[in-house]
Amino acid sequence: MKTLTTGEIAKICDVNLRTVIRWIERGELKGFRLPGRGNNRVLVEDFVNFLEQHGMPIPPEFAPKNNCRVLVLDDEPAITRLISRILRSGGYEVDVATDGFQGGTKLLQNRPALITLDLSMPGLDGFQVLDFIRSTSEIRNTRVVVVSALSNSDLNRALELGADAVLQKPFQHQELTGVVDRLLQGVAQEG
Amino acid sequence: MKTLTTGEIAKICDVNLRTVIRWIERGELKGFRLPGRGNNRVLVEDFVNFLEQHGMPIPPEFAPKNNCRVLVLDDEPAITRLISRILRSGGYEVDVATDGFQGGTKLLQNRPALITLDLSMPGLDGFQVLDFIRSTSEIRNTRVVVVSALSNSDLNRALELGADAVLQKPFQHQELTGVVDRLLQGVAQEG
DNA sequence: ATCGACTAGGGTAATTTGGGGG
DNA sequence: TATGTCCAAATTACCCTAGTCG
Repeated sequence: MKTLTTGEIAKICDVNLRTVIRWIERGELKGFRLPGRGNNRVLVEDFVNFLEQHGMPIPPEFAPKNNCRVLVLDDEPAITRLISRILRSGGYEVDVATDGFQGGTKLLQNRPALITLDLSMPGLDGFQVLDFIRSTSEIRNTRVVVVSALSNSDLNRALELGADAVLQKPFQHQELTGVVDRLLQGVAQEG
Repeated sequence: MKTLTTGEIAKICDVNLRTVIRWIERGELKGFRLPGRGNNRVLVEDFVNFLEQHGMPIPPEFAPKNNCRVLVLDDEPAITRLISRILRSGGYEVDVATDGFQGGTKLLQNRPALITLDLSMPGLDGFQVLDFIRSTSEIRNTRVVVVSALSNSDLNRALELGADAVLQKPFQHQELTGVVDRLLQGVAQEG
C-alpha cells in the first residue's frame, strides 16, 4: 500500500503543491485523506493511472514492469496451438484461454502484456471484451490484437473500440510476429 | 479477536508509527491499552471501520468478508431477471453476468458472497467454472448454487466438485431464497 | 479593449506528520 | 518493539495576484 504525499507528487510533476491539492479536490487525481487535519495521500497505482490518462511522462521508478506474457483467447484448439507455437518461438510466454470465463480470469490474474482476441466465440461478444479491457483501469494498457475471420467493417469497429491491431484470418506467421513484436517493443520503449 | 499493534497499522497505512499513536490518542482510531507500558492494540474490526469512515483504502486481506452480494451467471435474460427479482426482494445486492467473460471478471472484481451458476451456457463449461472457484484461493469461499435443467447425475457431479447447493429447474421461489438464506447465514457466522 | 470565469502559483498561520534520543 | 517528549518538516486552508481564454 505505498502512498505518495502531495509534496512528493508536486516534485515529480514539477508543479506547485496547491495545484496537486486541487487535482485531488476536483477528483482528477484519486486520493484519500488522513484523519486529523486531512492530509492527502495518493496510492502509487492511482497516481500512475492519472499520469497515463493525461499523457504525462511517467518517471522510471513508477513505470509498469514490462512483461512478455501473451494470452491467446480463442475457442478453436487448432488456432490456439498455431498462435502459441508461433509466439513461443518468438520468445513470448504464452497462456491460452478457450472460453470467456478463462479469458476473463486469466486476464485479471496474470495481467498479460498482450492478448490475441477472437471476435466470434460461442456465447461471447468479442467487442464487449475489448470494451471491458479499455474501460477497466487495471488492464487498460493491455495490447489487444484482434484475430478474426470477420469482415473488414467488423475489424474496423474493433479498431474504433481500441484494438491495437487486427489480423484477418488466414494470416501469415510473419504478420502475427510482426504485429506482436511491434506492439510489445512499443511498450518497452514507452516504459 | 484478532488485534493489531501500532507498528502493523503504521506499515499498512504507510504512515509513521507516531502518527498512528496520535490517531488513537485523539480518539479517531478506537483502541485499548495493555497493562504495563501501556502498549496500544486495535481490534481488526475497529481498524476496518476506521478505514471505511475515512475513505481510506482497505487492503484485501482486511476486506470485510461478509457481504450480501450475489452474482447471477446465466445467459438467459428471462432467468437472470427472475432470479434477480427474487433475490433483490430478499435483501441481496444482485449483479448479473450473461456470459463467461463477464462472469469471470465480476467474480474476481466484485467478490460476491454467492454465485448462482447455470451449468449449460453456450461456449462455457459450468463444471470448469465450479472447479476454478474451488481451486482459486481468493474466491474459494464463494458459495455456489448451481441452477440447471440438467439431469440428477450432472447435479450430483456438481456437488462433488464443490457446489454448496443445486436447484433443478424449474424451481419454486421459496426454494431459491431458502437455499441462499441458509448459505449466507452460514457465511455470516463464520465471518 | 474590457469583462468574467477559470487556473496556477505565492505567502502566512495553524495543524499534522515525521524523526531522533531517552 | 512501543511509548512520551521535543522539535523540524510537511501539509492545509485561506486570501491573494497574475495569466489565459473567449
